[in-house]
Amino acid sequence: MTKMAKPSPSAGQPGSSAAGAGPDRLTLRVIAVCDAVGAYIEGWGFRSIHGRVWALLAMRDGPMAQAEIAETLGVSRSLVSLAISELTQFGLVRATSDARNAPWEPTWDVWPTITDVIRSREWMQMERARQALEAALSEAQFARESGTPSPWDERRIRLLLTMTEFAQTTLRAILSVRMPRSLEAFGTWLQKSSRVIERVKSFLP
Amino acid sequence: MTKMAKPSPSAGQPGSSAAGAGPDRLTLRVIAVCDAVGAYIEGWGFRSIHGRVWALLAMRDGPMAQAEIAETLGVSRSLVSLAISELTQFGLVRATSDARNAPWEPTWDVWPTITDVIRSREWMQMERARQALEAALSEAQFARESGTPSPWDERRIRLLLTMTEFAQTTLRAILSVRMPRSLEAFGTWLQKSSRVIERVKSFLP
DNA sequence: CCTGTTGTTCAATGGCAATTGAACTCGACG
DNA sequence: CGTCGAGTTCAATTGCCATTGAACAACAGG
Repeated sequence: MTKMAKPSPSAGQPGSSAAGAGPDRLTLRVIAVCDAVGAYIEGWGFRSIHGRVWALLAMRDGPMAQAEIAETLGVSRSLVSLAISELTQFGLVRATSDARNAPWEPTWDVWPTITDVIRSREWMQMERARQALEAALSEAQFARESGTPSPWDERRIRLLLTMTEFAQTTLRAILSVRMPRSLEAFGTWLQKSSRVIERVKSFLP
Repeated sequence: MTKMAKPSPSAGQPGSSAAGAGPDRLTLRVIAVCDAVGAYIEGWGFRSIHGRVWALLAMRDGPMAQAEIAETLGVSRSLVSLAISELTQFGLVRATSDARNAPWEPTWDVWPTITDVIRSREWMQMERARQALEAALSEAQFARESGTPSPWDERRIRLLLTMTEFAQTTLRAILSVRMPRSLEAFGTWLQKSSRVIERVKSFLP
């Protein structure tokens, strides 16, 4: 492991990791934050490295070079390169037009990205489940009409379908929240949801 | 792979997978639903097998035995045993008191479990990030007061802390929603959120 | 034209978590 | 007692995914 902190090329800033010594106290705290953020955004469609890189850039007073990011986080440059290209695609990181050195800086408007991720990840999964449920439901109806006994309960399948549609309605309401304004979508959502909830409750034993 | 559908012990129900032949059309649709549900609940603190088992039990007209679950889903009995014991701990599956044969049935009241998972998983991660940010912030304040130059920006760390606290407030509001009643929590949440959003917006360039 | 710096690509690897097979426990029933 | 069905446990395996190292491309400055 050749991870010995070689002096950062951008002059000898006393705060950053200097020649022979390890990182100072503040930098250690910053790295701890990166780890926490990285651990958090796992399971939201990102990987730990995405959160660590973004958090590091977010706390920096200016743009950074990939080599310095890799050195600070203690990972390889290739991983940082991959992470940054993906973060750029997500719109969470961009390169400053000027500055050949150290061009990378974070984007602060993260809400559109979050909604995009939820849309592509959660919504599509829900939609797949809904379609599977509809197919199973019509098949169950056919089995009932043709008198074929079956261990599967058509009413329960329909209940799952109702629950899925309710979840989709909720998710659509959340996605419709453009950060500052919000009230109307939640109003209609609350109306719809109360109706559906009553329906589900009346179905249960 | 000895996965040949041996006749299920619970009599020859024409709907289920019978002696030599594979599963019928409806059962195939049901399995497709299980796969969709399993794929969906990955990334919510569960594993795919949890969703598949629960969905299968949810669509069944009555309790099932572990061996039959394993056979229908095409997995090993040990995996089903582990999944069911975990689902029982979560409160998503229970054994009927009677019936030595085929005792397993699903729980339909899933909302408490969902909130529990969110609480233990999301909240603790957020809290860890918040504490790390507070530590970094006080260290940055100390560095500023002692005149030590640093590449880290105290204002940005404070912004991240504010965003985290906002997310925690939002999550707390969602967790406070006991399924049927909901309005008040969302009201106070909307008030708080609008204030915090204004603060964040005024900070940004 | 050469050199150093910066970022990209890709095959190889390493570690972890899901899954399995087989041995084991437990209880019922004859 | 002995056997059978049902469920549990655990060591072993497998497959996958993050991560790495090294080679490669692009480009600015001297």
